[in-house]
Amino acid sequence: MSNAFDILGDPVRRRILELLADGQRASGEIVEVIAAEFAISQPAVSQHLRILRDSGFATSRADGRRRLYAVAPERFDEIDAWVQRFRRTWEPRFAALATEVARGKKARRQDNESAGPVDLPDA
Amino acid sequence: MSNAFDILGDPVRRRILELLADGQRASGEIVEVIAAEFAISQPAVSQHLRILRDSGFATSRADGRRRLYAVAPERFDEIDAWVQRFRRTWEPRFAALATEVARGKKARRQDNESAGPVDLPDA
DNA sequence: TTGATATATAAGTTTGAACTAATATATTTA
DNA sequence: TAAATATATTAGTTCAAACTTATATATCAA
Repeated sequence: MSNAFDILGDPVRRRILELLADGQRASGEIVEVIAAEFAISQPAVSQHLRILRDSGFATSRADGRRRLYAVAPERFDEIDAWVQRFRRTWEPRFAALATEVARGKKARRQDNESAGPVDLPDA
Repeated sequence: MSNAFDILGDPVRRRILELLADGQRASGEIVEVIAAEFAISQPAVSQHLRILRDSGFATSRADGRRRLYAVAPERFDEIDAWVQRFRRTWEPRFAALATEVARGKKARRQDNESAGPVDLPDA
């Protein structure tokens, strides 16, 4: 399965998901909005919808001759999980120190030598 | 400024940021890892580093003839903020209901007519 | 100085993802 | 049944982002 960020690395797909965040929509309704905003054709939008379905960011169900799309929230967890590691837990002043400490720990484990002193960045 | 997802929509840049998440690294160290994993040249990596700098995902400072790169965490907040709206707040069983309710509210506001009954999905 | 090292930039090429036009499929309506 | 509507798929094109090669810049070391 393709990386979540690769799927979201397209403004049209992000916009489609924003529309779906307000609730399910038919393909045609989506085409109306997207075609107007991005000046692309119905097939182009349909192809994006397919990518969103195939990648698990959206689901669709038939409703007569329409197809209703909805967000499938599961894959957003991956984004969350990945971004987590870059989250500042403390004051900005201490963020750099935290990474230095993390590196120090790692180096000690690998090299079995103690880490040198750590410079605190200026506040 | 380019959308955060557009910057992260590249596996090389994501991998570089993962390396930097463990602490600052010199360009050369990054090139070593990335060139091995993705089979690309030093200039290719350098160009990605420039994009990460220019977009505010990383900072760099000179250290002799080396350049030390570090993560700049600010832009990750945008990701967080965008993903927020897709987050399931309740049990999965009620997530679909929640969006239906949201749509109902909107429709009422716009059309000044009451929303129809809502189907609870099977648990 | 000169050569070696570390990194960035410039210029040109390649490639794949996103597009269009045409058409297929499925459903509803007359 | 045929025509109209809604959507998906196919096949081929395009273009921008990512790449390579060559070179520039800056620092260190002999």
